[in-house]
Amino acid sequence: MTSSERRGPYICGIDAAMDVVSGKWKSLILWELDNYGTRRFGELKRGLPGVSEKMLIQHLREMEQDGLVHREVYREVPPKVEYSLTEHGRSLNEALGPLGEWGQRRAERLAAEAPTVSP
Amino acid sequence: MTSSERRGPYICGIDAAMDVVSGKWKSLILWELDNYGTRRFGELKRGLPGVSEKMLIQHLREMEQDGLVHREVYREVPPKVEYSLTEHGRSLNEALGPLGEWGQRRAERLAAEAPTVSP
DNA sequence: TTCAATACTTACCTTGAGGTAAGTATTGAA
DNA sequence: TTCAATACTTACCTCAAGGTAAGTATTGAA
Repeated sequence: MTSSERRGPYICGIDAAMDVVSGKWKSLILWELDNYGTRRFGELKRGLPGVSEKMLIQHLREMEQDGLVHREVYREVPPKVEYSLTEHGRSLNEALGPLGEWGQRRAERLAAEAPTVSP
Repeated sequence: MTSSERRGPYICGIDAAMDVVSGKWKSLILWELDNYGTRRFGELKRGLPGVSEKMLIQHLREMEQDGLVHREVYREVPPKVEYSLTEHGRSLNEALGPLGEWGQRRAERLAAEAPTVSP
């Protein structure tokens, strides 16, 4: 497995949480799954413009391993796999709430301060 | 400047917050400054075992630029520089609270599940 | 037998975050 | 004049995260 050794000894709670949420697309995957409840691989891919299949599957696998995401395979043709959040995934998303609000306020502040880029 | 182009257009609040907090030592710097109120460069360095001077100063500069950290220079010999959190830095730290608690719970859960590594 | 549709998988490459270690700047004291 | 003490600064290197693009697996329908 490429995405190996994690769950290291953590120096604080933030550290432990970051270990699980750091990764370019993870917080967005979390949001998509929380928002839609259940999403297929292809739906997630379309919902995250710019993500590569490699990174999407890699992040999903890590999140599954970390107990955040549930993976349900339907033995059909064509193949169908549904992803959803576990209880841990949902609680993580909740814990990210205040951070998201802070970021929202920051973005608004930046937009207000923004010097108009006039050529 | 090496640590350039940030403040990109964000796709959500988490994204905006992560832009500011991602960096190996940033959440720890945040914690140290929140905990002590004011810290000198050398004190921070000693408080973050393993950090390199290059990364410490780079992170501090970025956080100053992002309005999280205040830098106060005392024209003395030997030189003395004190770092502290701004209001934004303090509110970010608050917003990180729930995430830290989540991580704490996760760490406890992992410790409970941990298979004893017996040689 | 070939194709369609979906979900991966693999090999290879690029980029940037972060580390290492040595050097610079400042100036009062000895 | 040299040194001590602190806060950087710079050049160079390593490694892993992430991107690209092509290939594989599955199986019912035509």
